[in-house]
Amino acid sequence: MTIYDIAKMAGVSASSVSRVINDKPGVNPETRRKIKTLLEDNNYVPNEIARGLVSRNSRMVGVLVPEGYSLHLMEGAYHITGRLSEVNYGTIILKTGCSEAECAEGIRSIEERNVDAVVLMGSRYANDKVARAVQHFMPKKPVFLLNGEMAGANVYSVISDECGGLSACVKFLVQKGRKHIVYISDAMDRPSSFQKRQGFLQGVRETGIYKDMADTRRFMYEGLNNDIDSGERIMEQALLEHPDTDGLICATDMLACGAVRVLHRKGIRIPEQIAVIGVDNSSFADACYPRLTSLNNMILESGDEIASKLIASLEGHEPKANRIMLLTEIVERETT
Amino acid sequence: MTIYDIAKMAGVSASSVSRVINDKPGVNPETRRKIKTLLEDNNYVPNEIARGLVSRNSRMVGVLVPEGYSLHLMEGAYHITGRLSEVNYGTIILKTGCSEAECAEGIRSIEERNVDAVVLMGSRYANDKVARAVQHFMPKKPVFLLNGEMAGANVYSVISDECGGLSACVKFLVQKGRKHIVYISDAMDRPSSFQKRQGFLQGVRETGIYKDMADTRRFMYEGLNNDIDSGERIMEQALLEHPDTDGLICATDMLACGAVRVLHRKGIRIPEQIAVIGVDNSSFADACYPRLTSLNNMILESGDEIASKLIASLEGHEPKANRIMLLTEIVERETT
DNA sequence: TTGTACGCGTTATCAG
DNA sequence: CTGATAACGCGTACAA
Repeated sequence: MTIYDIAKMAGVSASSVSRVINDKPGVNPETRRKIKTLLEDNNYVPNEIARGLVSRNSRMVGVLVPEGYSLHLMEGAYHITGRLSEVNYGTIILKTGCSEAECAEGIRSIEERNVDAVVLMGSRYANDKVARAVQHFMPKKPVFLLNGEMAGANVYSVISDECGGLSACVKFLVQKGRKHIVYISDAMDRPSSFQKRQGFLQGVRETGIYKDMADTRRFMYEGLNNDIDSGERIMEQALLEHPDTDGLICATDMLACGAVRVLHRKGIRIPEQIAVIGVDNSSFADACYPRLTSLNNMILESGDEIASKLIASLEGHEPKANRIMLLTEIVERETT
Repeated sequence: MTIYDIAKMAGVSASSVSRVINDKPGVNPETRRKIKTLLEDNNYVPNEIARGLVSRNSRMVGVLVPEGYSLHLMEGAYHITGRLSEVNYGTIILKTGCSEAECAEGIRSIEERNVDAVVLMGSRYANDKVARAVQHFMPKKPVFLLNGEMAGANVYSVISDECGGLSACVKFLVQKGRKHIVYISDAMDRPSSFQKRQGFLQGVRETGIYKDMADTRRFMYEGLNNDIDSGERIMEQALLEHPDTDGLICATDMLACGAVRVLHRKGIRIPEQIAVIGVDNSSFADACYPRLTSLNNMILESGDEIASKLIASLEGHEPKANRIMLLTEIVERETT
């Protein structure tokens, strides 16, 4: 059902139908009414695609999400989708592989869809290959990067101070009198993980709980996956090597859930014997027993910030700043 | 950068460029090479939108997800997105309101995007208004409904036997010697919730643990939201009214997480004093302490089934059956 | 107030 | 092997 079909039925030209559809003036009220009912009766739906071809904008935003179990990130994407839906923008979600090449390919791939703007979910996209792909394939299109930094005049980054946050976590535990703090990192293949690690190191340095880097290293563990099982396995290992652990910082809430489980099993009281902090402030922090104290790294808030900037940008108001940093904060619950 | 630009640079016609782009025969190898490098050098990306205009298909699938905190559903959508990405199909996610009218409006809205097929995530879409919208706006387009049934020759439903599953949960607990089983329902505004409720009633009837409907009703509670807090509040209430409760079935894992928290607080041993079963078999079942026994209602598997059928359908193989039911199963962990 | 003609970027058809 | 032309569905000058 096209405007031509309707036009034929109404005995008018397609232009008139177009005018009616878009509420433009210059149509006889009588004709307008006639066309309108015809439109209704035939369940006519305009083809936004064809529209976009002529108006040169598609009312679509591309959102790239890396594959793998990063439910929290997906929650953020979902949130952005909601905001865009409100202003009648569609969201094309593209799940990309995790390698730099696959991420870059995602840029090319989404460009095919002629989207008006692009959102990159997560620090995984913050690398040179992706930056080059952006400059190649969409040098003028607004690109928003969540939780990472990227060069480019058209790239807007919203990052969260995870480094400072992790450092604050260490200080927080030290203030509570903890002396033997273990850090369980998530898989180190993203800038975000690196930032968190740096933050932990900084916190250790500033509080002076360990005497040197070599000493500190002994208290740092790395998970392969960011899931509960992984947290469990590492905690077992950590307790074996450091029976006197009295503080624990996990790079994700999921890892913390696993770690907490081990503590329960061993009859270790939380937080009396070991205090625990996670990162993400996700639903898992709430599902954990006891409720998990967690560093809010502002993923959802960043998404919201991006959505706002995105919508403004789509309406012609270019963001003034290319980089925004959201400060993190510790949300204290029952494990500290 | 269009094929015309490239054509001009190569000193050929757009047709030849098109042939090269689509790997079609009938181009002089020499010319082909020349065009190919030109394409590369200029970072040419074909406009899938314009392509779709002529080929009358957009290589896009619309996925409707209801707003509200249904993380598990979103996980399913994410999964489908991944499957579609593999075969180079884009996914347009549209978050719709929860009312029937808003759901139906979603159908119209997604049709504007000219998608090749539509997926409706969740039983919320299984209502007459949506069914009518489908028949109005996309009577010939393949529509897949997850966890619900809908009339229409072009509608394919993948439902899970939640009714049978809930009934099985009751029997499962009764077999373990439980006599006072409480049921905490999620918000009753979806067919799925109704199914689960029916299943509980059926289980009660078949095991004969309660003498009549009025008696049974006393053990049934309803949550306003499907979150942890809600589970907590209801459990408090239930324990007050039924101190002798020895079995608990929660309509979602989230509710169960909240309920379990209350049991911990009151020093009630799980599963010795009260056995607990959730529904969804989600990450929250794993995050719960103790690990939550949960009815796998096959949301993820349904999504996978839909993805397969969808891809096949897009390639011209229409599904043979309009309705498929996936049987649910209890995944036993530590709370029973 | 209405209709004609053209362009958006691409593919397909057909003639050369 | 190559190129001109029409068509996809719509919006928009411009002409009537």
